[in-house]
Amino acid sequence: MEKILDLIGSKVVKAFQANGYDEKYGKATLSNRPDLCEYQCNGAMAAAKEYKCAPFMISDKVADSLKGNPMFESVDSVKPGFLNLKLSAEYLAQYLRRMAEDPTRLGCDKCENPKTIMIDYGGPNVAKPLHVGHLRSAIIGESVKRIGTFMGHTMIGDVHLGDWGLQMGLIITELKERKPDLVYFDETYSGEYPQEAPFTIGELEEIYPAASAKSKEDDAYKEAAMQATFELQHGKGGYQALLKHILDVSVSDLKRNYENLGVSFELWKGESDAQPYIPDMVEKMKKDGYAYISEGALVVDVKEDTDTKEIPPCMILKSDGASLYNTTDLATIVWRMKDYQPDEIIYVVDKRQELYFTQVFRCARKTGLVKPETELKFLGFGTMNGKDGKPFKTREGGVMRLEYLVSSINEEMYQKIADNHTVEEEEGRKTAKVVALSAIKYGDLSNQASKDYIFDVERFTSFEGNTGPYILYTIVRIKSILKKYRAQKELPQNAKILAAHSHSEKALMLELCKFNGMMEAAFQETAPHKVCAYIYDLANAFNHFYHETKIMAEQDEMVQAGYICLLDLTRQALELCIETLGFEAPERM
RNA sequence: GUCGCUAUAGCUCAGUUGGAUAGAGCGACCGCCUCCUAAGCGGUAGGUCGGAGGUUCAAAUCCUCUUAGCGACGCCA
Repeated sequence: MEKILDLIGSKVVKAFQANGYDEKYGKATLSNRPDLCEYQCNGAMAAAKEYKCAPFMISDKVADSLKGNPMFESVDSVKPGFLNLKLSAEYLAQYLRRMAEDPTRLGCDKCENPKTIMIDYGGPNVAKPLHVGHLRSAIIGESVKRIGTFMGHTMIGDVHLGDWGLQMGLIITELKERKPDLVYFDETYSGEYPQEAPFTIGELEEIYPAASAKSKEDDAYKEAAMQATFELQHGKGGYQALLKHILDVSVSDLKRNYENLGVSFELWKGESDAQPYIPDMVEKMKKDGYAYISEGALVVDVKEDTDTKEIPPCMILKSDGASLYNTTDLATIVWRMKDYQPDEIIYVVDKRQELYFTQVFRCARKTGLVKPETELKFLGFGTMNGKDGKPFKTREGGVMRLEYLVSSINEEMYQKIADNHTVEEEEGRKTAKVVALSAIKYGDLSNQASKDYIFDVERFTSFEGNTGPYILYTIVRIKSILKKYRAQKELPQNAKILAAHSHSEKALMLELCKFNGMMEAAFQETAPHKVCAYIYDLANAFNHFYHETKIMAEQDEMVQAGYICLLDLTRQALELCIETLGFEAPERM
């Protein structure tokens, strides 16, 4: 379904052409003066130069051509040369009726050329708990994925686990010290290894930091860990069995945590999955003459003539021949291209890694790891800061576990609900969880991803103004009226959205018709915050309308039925939007 | 040092890609529940858009310079 701005624009363009002006001046935009008009065109002022006449002469003529068109309620030419438009209430109602006929998409067409897009977000390390630093990647990535899916693309989310390197050797070493009798350390053992892991997630999370601390003080210990890492990576059976246990225990814990956040991944691949592809990849880079030795390390030059600064070469292997993060990321691109042939790969990563990813992308392109038309997109996000403007920490100054953050907000939310209403404990807890998630996610997503933002627990849990709970509250209000109406009577057969009866009703309708354009823009710009801004405006428009319109008390059956249809459409738009943001609305709150 | 990002109301943030009088929320103050959920609605106060030049009929938005904060800059991830 065509966007309302395009429909208006095409009429304006025709009017420009009819008067002998170039069509490029006929672009319609949303009004920035809602007190004067709903839509506007500023082209006359730009055209004045080319046609050597006063801008209002042009806008006058164009306005005359547009007058009488049933699409518009009013067309005004205003000095110096603004073209102010108001949509006819009936035309607007028709547009919304067409949206309502398409309840799953509300007139937002799927993309004509759907792509396969892989999206790399999450990036947790095994054996380490998720902390607040992982929150943004998960929330933003999930939303971008859902927006893409809604637009008709095949989105493949990959968690990209940190499951490679010294950390694994450290865990094994510490485990050996604590439980040397385990069969995994028996060099003579040749049977099957047990199914059951010899540790719990709790132990695992304690083992890693302990081992890490020891290795910093004890050189022999570090040596042992490096040796264990080497043996693991070269196929030592007992260690590989342990790695599998570490992964299993850790991944099921991670899944549980991500599930609590409404975040899921299609793929649970890790850095270790890329390792088999490294030797051939490196060999090919050497053979093709891209990789060469510089200062002992194997590198690929990635600078370009247009660079305004020095871009260091992309390092493929360290001087000791070991692989790095780069190597793993490049090899990851290899298997992604081989197994999924994505048209695009999006990386949702801390923005501080931007330079690093420019190197990786250029290297992948230069060495032919990806096709020339494959898009590699870096979606960098800023730091989540505390109220003091510094990176978010616990009161003691440590890194805060995500689980702790989420449960403390759940708890505060529950208190708030319990204070306000009398609810059953179980229902209250459930609602609290849903509302708390909206507070966390909306709080994050309503900011531009690339900027640092302040995660103010007090503000997010106060739940007033531009917050997730405000949006949910609005949806709940609508649902409540719809439920009440349906309990009293059936919607008449010929019920439909009618031309607006009031200013606030029309304002709501004007918000609704922006839906398809907004969603398209949010996808194109990978900008979930645009969805947030939209639903906030929509919720405001609804609450304003709600406040001055007594829906259940309306005497005229058809008018009332029209309101109900409009409410239902509003509800659908809000719910489709929050689904792309990754949260949902409760029935009551 | 080089390069990049950021700077908008007391605080937290928008600003439709150059348009008319720069908008929200929080906080402050004032109103609104015999009425569909007051987690709501309406109103008042609060700004030389970091600063200085420039381009343009028109600049928070584009260009140059400048100040402050943050970040990145070959063997970490």
